[in-house]
Amino acid sequence: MTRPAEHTRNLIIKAAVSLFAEKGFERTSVRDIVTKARVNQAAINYHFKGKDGLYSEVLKMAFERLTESAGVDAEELKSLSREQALQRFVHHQLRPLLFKDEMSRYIHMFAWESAHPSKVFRKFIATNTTSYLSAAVDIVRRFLPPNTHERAALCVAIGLMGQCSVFVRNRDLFAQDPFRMAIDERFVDELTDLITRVAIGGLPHVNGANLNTA
Amino acid sequence: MTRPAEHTRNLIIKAAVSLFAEKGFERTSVRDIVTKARVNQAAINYHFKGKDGLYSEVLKMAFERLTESAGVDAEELKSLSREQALQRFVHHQLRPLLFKDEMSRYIHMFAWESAHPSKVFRKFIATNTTSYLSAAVDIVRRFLPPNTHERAALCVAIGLMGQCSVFVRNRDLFAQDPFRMAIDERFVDELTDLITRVAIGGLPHVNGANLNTA
DNA sequence: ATTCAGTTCAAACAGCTGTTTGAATTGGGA
DNA sequence: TCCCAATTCAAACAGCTGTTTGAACTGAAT
Repeated sequence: MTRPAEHTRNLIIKAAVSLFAEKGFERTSVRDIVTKARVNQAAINYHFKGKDGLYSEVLKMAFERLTESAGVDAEELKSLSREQALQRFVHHQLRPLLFKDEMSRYIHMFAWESAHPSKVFRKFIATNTTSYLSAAVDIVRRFLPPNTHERAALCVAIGLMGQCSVFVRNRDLFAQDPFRMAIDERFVDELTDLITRVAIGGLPHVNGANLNTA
Repeated sequence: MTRPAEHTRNLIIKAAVSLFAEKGFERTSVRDIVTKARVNQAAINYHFKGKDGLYSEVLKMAFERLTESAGVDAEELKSLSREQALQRFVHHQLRPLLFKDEMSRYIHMFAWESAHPSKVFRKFIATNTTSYLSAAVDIVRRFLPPNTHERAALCVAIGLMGQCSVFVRNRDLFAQDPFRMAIDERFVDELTDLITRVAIGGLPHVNGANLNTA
């Protein structure tokens, strides 16, 4: 494989990440991608054997980057107090509201997936048993009563992430007319504080007997 | 307007509600709808002047039914204790997990919209200043410190609904392999209890000074 | 210089989308 | 009975989608 090939591959992936994050997988056409990447129409099929293949690659990359990323790094989080760990996790979930770095784009992509799981994503999640949720489960566990069932902890973690992602997904809607929220760094910080406070106050009240179904 | 016209209108709306709830607006084609409704291709454009017009009609209907529905009926909720009101509201949000009645389909539709706000929905929400969220805000207010800013109460309400809708949207995903949740009435009851407990414990800890930005 | 796999490219493909057309049918009012 | 507007219908339309084609180009190895 020669150099220029690698080059256009990277161009495509970069453009794809950006567009998938912005509009989601289904609303992004291959023509959008090749235009943004300044690459030929057929390049995607040549290099990734199809739009699905490209998405698969992008998801894999995003997933790897995210799980090994600082915001949900298991070791670092364990060195923090549980309150700090939770705060950092929530903030990490909300940061995409600001559209900034690469990680934010990845989280944005997963937010779209959480809304409309695609065929590709379903397969992908099925082969990744080490779930993206495990970090969240570890964090909430530190607040839950010790006898809390694993299934209940999982649901709490899902709820926490849902609480964050609803803002990320609807960013534009809430910025609009009936709500007019000014979504800047201050807003994100305060929203982080809000969600964190509610969680800290609420999680210890989970009944350990909940959701102990097989 | 003669009788048969009204008849096919109803056939179309019924089929559309069902399909929009199941797959969302964008993933449902007009051919899907006319096939299910056993109606001619052009009927949608004749009666609703387009797919968007039909969706607009369906959203309007769903919205009216929902806001006046028992689950979020303002008066009834006020007659309950705040814990009971919250519990009922959460359960109402989670009920679509069971796919059952008409209301569940409507809530399902709004869950899709919350994920992927369509053009039609954006216009729709913009002209409905009496927001769907007001009921939720009223409920959470009863738990929040009295000096809590309106903006903060709104965010808490959004978070609460996000916490519920993440389960509704990802129903199929969580029923699948890595999670294998058996989503039956017992599960919904216990999840309702879980989310309600966390909220009851957490909401009083909201800092009244949060999110007081204009 | 020649070869040839790797890579790019413009063009076309088949399939789906929402919408429009114009003729056929319907059914109540004159 | 005739009329005529309202409604239904099969067919076609234009536009988008992801993918394929086959020729042109590239650049290192022979």
